[in-house]
Amino acid sequence: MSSSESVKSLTELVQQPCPAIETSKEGKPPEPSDPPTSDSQPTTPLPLSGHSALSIQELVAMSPELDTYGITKRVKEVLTDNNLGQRLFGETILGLTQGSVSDLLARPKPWHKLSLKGREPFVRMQLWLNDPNNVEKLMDMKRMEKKAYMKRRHSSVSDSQPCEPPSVGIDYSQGASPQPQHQLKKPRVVLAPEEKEALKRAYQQKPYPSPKTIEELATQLNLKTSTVINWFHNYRSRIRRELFIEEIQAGSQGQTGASDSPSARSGRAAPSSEGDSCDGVEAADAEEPCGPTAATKSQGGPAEVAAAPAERVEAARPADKAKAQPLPSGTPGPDDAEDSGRPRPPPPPEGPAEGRVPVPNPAAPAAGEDATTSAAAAEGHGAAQAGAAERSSALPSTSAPAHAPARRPSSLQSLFGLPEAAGARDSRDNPVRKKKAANLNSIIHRLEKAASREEPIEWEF
DNA sequence: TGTAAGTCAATAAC
DNA sequence: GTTATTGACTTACA
Repeated sequence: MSSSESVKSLTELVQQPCPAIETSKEGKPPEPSDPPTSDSQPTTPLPLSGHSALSIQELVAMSPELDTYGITKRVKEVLTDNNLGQRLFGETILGLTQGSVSDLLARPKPWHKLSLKGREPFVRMQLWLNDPNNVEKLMDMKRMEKKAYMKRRHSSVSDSQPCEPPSVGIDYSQGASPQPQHQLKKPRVVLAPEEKEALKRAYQQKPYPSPKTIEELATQLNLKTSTVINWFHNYRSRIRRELFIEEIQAGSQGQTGASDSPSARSGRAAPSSEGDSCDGVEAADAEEPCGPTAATKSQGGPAEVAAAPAERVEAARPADKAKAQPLPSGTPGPDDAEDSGRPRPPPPPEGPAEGRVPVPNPAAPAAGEDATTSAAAAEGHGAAQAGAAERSSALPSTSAPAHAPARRPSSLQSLFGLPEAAGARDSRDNPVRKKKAANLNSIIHRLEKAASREEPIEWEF
């Protein structure tokens, strides 16, 4: 019963995806003075047209599994084709800032990896895509914004009137108020390449450093501990995301048959990460599939060595590597023992393969022909992907959130208009995935074996 | 208390 | 001017 009703309101919703947003914009002059963004943020609920309309959260909860990759892809296309910017789209449709939109579009996480909140933007995007009129509306908005901007410029030029900045906010944040809030704002910390490199090395050795290690790192690099902590948080999470997109891409390639080569299209996602990402998140990881573990550690050594593969790229950059003295490869070493013994909660649920084992680089094996290494490398890769694959296949409907009630019927699907969802599903039967899953099993096996025998420190399960 | 997830916002890159 | 990157912050959770 309620279901049909909800579907009804959902349908309405689709018809007028974000009326309120628009109204809010149109109702008053398009003056972002009161960041519509931020106010739609906290209370998230999409300012839907009153009555029975479901809140975005409800929608999210009811939503069938969406193909985040497909959605973002389409959004990117639409935005590009219509020359719409991420900022406008983000602020008006998603209630997010440009940077977040960029990130979201470039590195969407798979649906099943998203929290309810994380799914929200995707549902919004889907709804937005569903109604072609929305593009028009957004374009109108763009025009209006432009008009308003011109107006402002005019009035401020011809009218050197005092009504200047007050409202429009946009670029004043910085320019207009030179040194108003007496440095309330902390200057943004920008890590030097050498510092990043050092941190990466430390990460390779210990993705989850102990407070002590962190402190040491901070001291050696002359950074605040909070900066180091933040760096590790960010790095881990970004690496995870790179993994996700790999998973997605692998999946889509496996099924759709490369025809569409998303990676190629989105241009940067894969390639950039693969190659250039020198700082790139996964470069660092990419390198040691089985990471720090097999390769690095076996050297007994110095991260210098370990850093090799991934860092290669980067190495070319900082000419003054010598200066990179900061993290004497051994840095984290000192309290290694201590750390290893630490009672740390088992990291990412995804298991060792993910948290610990950096993103594998398919090309890796080429380097060393060492059986172990290449095997490890291969495994690493498999592990990551297969891990992911397995994960998804392991969660048949689990992928749908626990709260996502027994999958809504097709009505909902049509609401969200997703052919992709189905596609995503079949990708699970995909032989490639099966293979990966099998591969993963064997990897896990081996790792466990290794774990029980030696390198207790490295292999944390 | 530590971690993950999600985001903001400054700023670098194009 | 737009997009990408990334350090910092907030929130939720175990």
